[in-house]
Amino acid sequence: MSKCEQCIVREFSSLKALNKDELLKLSDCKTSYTIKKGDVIFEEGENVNGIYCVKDGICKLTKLSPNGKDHIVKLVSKGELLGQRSMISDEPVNLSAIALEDMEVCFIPKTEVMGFFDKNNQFSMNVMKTICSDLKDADDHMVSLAQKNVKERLAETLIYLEETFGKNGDGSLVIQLSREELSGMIGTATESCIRLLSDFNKLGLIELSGKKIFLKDINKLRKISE
Amino acid sequence: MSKCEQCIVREFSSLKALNKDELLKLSDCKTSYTIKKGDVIFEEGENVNGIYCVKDGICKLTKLSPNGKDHIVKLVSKGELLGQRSMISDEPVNLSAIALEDMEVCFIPKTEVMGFFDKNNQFSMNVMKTICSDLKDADDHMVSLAQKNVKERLAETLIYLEETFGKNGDGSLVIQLSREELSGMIGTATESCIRLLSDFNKLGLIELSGKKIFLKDINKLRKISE
DNA sequence: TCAAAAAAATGATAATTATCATATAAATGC
DNA sequence: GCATTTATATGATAATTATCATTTTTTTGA
Repeated sequence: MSKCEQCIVREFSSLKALNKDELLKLSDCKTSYTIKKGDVIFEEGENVNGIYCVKDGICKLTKLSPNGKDHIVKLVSKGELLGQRSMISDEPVNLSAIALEDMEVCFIPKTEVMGFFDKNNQFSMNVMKTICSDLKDADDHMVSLAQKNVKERLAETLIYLEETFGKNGDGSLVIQLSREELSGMIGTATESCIRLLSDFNKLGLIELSGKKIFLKDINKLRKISE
Repeated sequence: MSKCEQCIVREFSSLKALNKDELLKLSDCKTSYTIKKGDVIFEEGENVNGIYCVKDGICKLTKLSPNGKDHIVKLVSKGELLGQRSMISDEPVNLSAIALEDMEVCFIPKTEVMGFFDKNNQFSMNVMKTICSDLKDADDHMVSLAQKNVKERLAETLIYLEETFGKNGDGSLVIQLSREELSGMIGTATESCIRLLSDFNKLGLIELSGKKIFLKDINKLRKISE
């Protein structure tokens, strides 16, 4: 079993507040999983009874809409925790988590986390701040969805993907979403999304090459997004 | 100065976890305000340095979109707290709070709240649960905005308003929003909203009488909203 | 009480977006 | 390697929604 004390990603999450003793306890009770691309970590409505720490890889948090489409609410990558809200609210999870790439995650049982919560003020403050930040993002996102049109939202999302997850050596977006997933993120029909990508391509704002997307004129994209 | 110990709305918020001593301290440091309909309690970007407890009345939390329209992110009524997220994140507020009716609110300085936070675990847990609930609502709302059309969102919002804020003796919605505000809640042009209300009226789903809205066939509205 | 201003309602039209059909390209499994 | 499935792309068209103009109703304040 690997030791949490030596795990680097811990430094990027609320867990950074834990001391040596707490980390030893954590190592004892955690379970490590390897998740394959496309695999479901947990599903909307499930009782998760703990949190997941993402050690490597990226996953999407989705919610099924009555129209049958999956909406991507958030993307979560290395260093982040999954299932915090549900654990604190003591409710089934509200969103499904599905791996976009092969992942490594550690599961920490609820009892353990709640123990840290009671005894380590800095830890609970960290969790709280994370959730507050999620809430702010959600509110902002809500306004975008409500007030911007599809073209603006697509431009905004492309910039978000580059700024948050970065570029490969060749300049293409690190995160590769299918057109359907991208549509499920901006809230539009897949064909509309594809059409707009083509338009952006023709206008020289982006370049498409297979699954790869290159942002060529981020300033113009930014203008469009506002 | 009125005493927090005797304030009933306290029982509906996270403040219900406070003990006698803490309530006495609270009474000493709080400031009561009367807010008139339309008045701004705080504005997006401001440093608020504390939280507001809503003693009476309802306000809207809005965010200005780049297109110049105000989007209503949430409605807040008696018993709820304002500005918690901003206080915990130690950031300016993300949303503006504007009274929809005459209100009474109490301001509690940040130093005081943070003190309760450190010493009263139940209080901080309550705050955390509230924020988690807000996050869940925001995620759900996001999916609605992204995946539902305007008609569905209007039906959903009308039901939400009746279920959350109730009906008057005559059966009309307690909460009275202008058409512009309603549009700013569902994310649409004011004219579109008005047109759909007219349609619903003609179909017998609702009844319009001046500013009053009566939901006549909530089952059909529910079907439309899905 | 009444004129002026603001809000609500409606019509005409344009722009945006979704849907369905079909074609092409890429990925997958044998 | 090749057939089959899946994803991407594009066209045609319909439905939804926004915009601008105008009318009617309601509210406001002198």
